Amino acid sequence: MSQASTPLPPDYYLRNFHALLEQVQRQYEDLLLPEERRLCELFPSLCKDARMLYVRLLTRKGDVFRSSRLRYAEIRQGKKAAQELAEKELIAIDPALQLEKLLPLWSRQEWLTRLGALGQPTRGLASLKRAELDLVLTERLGELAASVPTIAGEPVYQLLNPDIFPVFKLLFFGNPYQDMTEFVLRDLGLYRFESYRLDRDTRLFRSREQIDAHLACHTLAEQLEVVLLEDAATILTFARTLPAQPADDPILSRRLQRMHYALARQLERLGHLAEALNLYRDLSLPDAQERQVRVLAKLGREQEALALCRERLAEREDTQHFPWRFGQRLARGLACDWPHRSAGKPKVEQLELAYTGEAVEHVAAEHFAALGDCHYVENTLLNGLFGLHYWPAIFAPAPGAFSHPFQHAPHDLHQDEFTALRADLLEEQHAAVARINEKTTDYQALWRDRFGCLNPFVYWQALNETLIATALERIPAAHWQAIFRRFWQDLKNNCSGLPDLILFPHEGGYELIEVKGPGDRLQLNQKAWMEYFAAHGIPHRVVQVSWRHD
DNA sequence: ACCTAACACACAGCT
DNA sequence: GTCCAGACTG
DNA sequence: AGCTGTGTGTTACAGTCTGGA
Ligand SMILES: [Mn+2]
Ligand SMILES: [Mn+2]
Repeated sequence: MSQASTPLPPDYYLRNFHALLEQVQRQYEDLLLPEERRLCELFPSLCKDARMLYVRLLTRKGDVFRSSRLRYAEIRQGKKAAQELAEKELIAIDPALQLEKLLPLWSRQEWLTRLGALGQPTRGLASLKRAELDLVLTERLGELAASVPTIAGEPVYQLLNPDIFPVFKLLFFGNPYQDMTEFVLRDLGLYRFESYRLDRDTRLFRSREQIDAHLACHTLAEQLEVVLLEDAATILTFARTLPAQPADDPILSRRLQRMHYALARQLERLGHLAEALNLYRDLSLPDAQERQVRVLAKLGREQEALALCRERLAEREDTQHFPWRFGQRLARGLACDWPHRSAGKPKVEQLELAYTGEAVEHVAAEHFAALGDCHYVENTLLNGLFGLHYWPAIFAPAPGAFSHPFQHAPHDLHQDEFTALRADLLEEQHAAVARINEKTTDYQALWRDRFGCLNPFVYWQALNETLIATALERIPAAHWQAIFRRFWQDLKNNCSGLPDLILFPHEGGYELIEVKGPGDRLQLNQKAWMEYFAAHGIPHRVVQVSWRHD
């Protein structure tokens, strides 16, 4: 309505569905079930009204609809369209339905009218709550044993094979999160995507089993939310029904692990430590391994907890805060030796500022503005320039990296083989960091050119040409190299925790400043960056603000 | 990748 | 009336 | 008071319309 500047054609949703359908058929025809393949073949042969009505049904909630609630201006002959869909067995008109499917289609008020029309007394029903009315209706209409058209008083349509569309969406997007709104938001100009080259030959799904496993996982994830509110026995039973983790599907495996983790964590809260521990043991998620150590300690099994800490540290000794820190405490309690770690805690400056009610970062930024140019950038400036610098590599074509036009990143960004598949390009760009200070006009142009393109690193609105220029002028190449290296070390975890402010003092140079309000403290990822800054001579400080009330 | 992830902040229990 | 959640739209 | 663990709220298109409390 309000996007008058960019109107969509009246059949926009039909075009979008055709695009999805064509790609699914082209890529996955051999993995489709008979009824799925039938839809691909049948759909294009329907008349336009029928196709539009079908897509309207698909994009609405549920599978049963009152015909009176399916009036669309762009569908000229809805009745005829429905009849064609029914002939082709894509929908059923007035099918036999369970009452609970029918009840939600009418409002409280409408049901009273319906009952009246059916010659039923309605005395006293007007004051009932919806749930109570539903009970009465179930009883009364059950006794009546009338047909669906009699009860409804108008045609009712049921979408047949409602499971097909979720399969097609999964095949098209490769995940269960994205849907047809991606098309709309893009076409309205609300989302912008990089125009990378699509790889139409590499498939995201190798087998029907894999597709079904993803769909099943999605269903289980929906059940999970409900189960988490239940008691320990229910949670445990549900955990046992989860499928085994597939060895050849890291994405599905991770999703299942996260579900196991959520269940175990809830068991822990309910006091079932041993059961939680059993679940944690089978998980390789870092969070789960941390919980394992904590639960062992809570159970009084400090020796085992300590042994686990040692194990973790032996795997990756680098920056693992938790096992070292927790292990240190355990070791002290058990009078064991524990390796010393020089990681000094960053010194924290106290700063008293007048209380204004604004966010502490803004107040602090204003304070530092007296010393130079100060910006509240958090994870936007360094990440942003990282994204600009590596933009061509991130969106470079690679086997299986891009399968549809609505991606924020290549599918394999967080997988091990990402770097190997782009080795040459990355090598080149790593080397180019040495000359990053000469790239100002390039990156300003890239910023203008690609502004708004969704991606994991560049938050376009937070940057501008001046900020890009100043950052490249003030921060030396060696520092960019160090920072970018840490991003690459762990793209998933190291892209957060960057300081709130950057100050470009009048006298030159720069400084990264993390602001902490009263009662706040450094988070682990923030602490890790501070230590890294210290180790690489990158100017930084932490200021703890206290409020001065006047 | 709103079925998440990043951040600040609130509060409890500990020393 | 009034507020809120959620379905639906482009 | 300071430390630690843990939980919470906010923020992601913008807008209309409906039903129910
Ligand atoms: Mn911050
Ligand atoms: Mn901060």
